[in-house]
Amino acid sequence: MDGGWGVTTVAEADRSVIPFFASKPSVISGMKIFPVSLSGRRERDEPEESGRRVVCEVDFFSGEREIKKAAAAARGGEKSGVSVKEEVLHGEPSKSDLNVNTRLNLLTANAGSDQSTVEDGSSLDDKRARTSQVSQMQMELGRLNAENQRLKEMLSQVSHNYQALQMHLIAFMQQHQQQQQQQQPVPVLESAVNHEVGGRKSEEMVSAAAVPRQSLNLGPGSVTQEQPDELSNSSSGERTRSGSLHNKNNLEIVSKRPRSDQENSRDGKGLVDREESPDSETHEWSRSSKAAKLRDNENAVCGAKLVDQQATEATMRKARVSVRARSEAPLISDGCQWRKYGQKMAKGNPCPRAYYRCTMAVGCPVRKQVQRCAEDTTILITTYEGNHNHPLPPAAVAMASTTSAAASMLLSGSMSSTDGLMNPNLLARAILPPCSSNIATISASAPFPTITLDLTHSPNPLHPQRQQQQQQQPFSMPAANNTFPQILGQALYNQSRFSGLQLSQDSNPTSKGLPLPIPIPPTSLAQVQHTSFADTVSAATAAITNDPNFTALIAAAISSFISANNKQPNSTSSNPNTTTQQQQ
DNA sequence: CGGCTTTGACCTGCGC
DNA sequence: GCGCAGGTCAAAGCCG
Repeated sequence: MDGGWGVTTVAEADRSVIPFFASKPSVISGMKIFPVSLSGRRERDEPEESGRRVVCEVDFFSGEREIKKAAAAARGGEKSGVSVKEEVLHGEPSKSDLNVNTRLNLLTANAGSDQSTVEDGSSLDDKRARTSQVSQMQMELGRLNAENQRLKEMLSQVSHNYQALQMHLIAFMQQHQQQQQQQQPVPVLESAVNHEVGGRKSEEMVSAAAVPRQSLNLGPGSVTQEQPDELSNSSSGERTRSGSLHNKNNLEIVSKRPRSDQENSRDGKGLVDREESPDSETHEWSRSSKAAKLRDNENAVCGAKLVDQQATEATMRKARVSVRARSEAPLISDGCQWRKYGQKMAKGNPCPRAYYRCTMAVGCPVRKQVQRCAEDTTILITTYEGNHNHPLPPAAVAMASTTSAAASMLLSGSMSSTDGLMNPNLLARAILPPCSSNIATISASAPFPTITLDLTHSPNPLHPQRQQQQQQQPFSMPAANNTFPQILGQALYNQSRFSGLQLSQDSNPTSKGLPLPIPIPPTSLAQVQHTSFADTVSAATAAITNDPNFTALIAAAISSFISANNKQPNSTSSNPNTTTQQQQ
């Protein structure tokens, strides 16, 4: 006959830990430890046995030491900071009821901290050992349940915030588009340019300014000016290339731009190409530079916004997504049309590096580099840079989404870190859980931040969990504010178009309330899944960038970041299982 | 003949 | 200032 003693910890600080003791009563040394509510009452499994019951109200975080105190208090009538209640139940107390201290210490011993305090007879050792294991398992289970509950609450809140953010984002983008359409400063820009370059032929300006643009960007140094004579005296003066004089004017404007953009408009041909393509980035640079000079005279506030936007896009342009995959083919079939424009021998690699430019639209800024790995020539390293400014065929959406979303992951984190709001290490940890470190890596080193997706180690690219872990996208709302609309805009756009590849989206309760993904037609799916390697890329891309449970992904990233920052002593949120739980 | 590739030259940034 | 490496251009050649 077991006694009626109920020895219970009461989690006053955190009710979520209640499941630790809210399970079935634990039988320890012939007595039961059963759950008690916050008030100190047992919630269920009230034993029918009669006798005295001692309820020790111990703060959850006090640990076993406080339980010992409670035991001592129960024995000696002391309180010692631990509330001990003693209730007299009906019936005769059993043998085990007589030694509260023993039982409490036994609980402590079962926790593995103090075996020497166990005072019961040796005949109960085996039973104690088994009970100890059960107790530990219950403790672990309870801890996990508590963590899960806490994460669910956090996830719910983050989901709500995300939906609000998404609405703001959509509204912002719509407003932004309207502003772009309304603020096409064609005459003003043209006049400003003519004034700037001193009678420069304006036909290109007209064609440039007359075409609607998606965004108006300003070069970081667009307002800076260099002396034309200095440029004229440069080595380029000896060049015989057509348009060199023309180019000097352009250089005058864009000379302080990032190198990657300067290169695009170094010579006349490049300039003409850009200006023939209203959506081209350099074209935007050129016009933006003119607008920047106009800004100084007209609207500083608007100019500041433009500068931010420009910086965002410039950074976006620099961000790179590298894909490593085994392929015997010289190129991976990513669905886009590419034109090779150069080839170089890279240092330290016997294989040449080829440079390709997207030719699906005139002036598309997307470029890629293809090079075989020096260590393993069967591995093809394809590095993408930039975002497409044109509609993509279904087969190309995959990789485009990869570059866009991965770059957004990268940039949102890097932007945050530059503001001191996110530690790069935390970023890497949040984006890439330890279990996925062999799939994706981030290189924030100069010159360009690069995220590398290694598809060579993934025998089953459709494994959902592993890939979803790559999608964790931490971002700091204030810091990523400037970057987020543009980057996430395209990412969401691509997501909505590509989300049909998601294999399972019903398992996540957090997806409720999200906009329904737009499934792509089966024919498109067939195209995406055309070749074996395209399968790999598409599957990886689908998992990496286009999860309909985007909310959960962002939530996971945020929670990871928060948990990493909180650094709670007993916190288990940094456990990789956290992500798994949230993504389930 | 148009589009694409090849390839040498050029430009720029960076380190010394 | 110089050299190196990365990136780009464009003329020339190739191909369907």
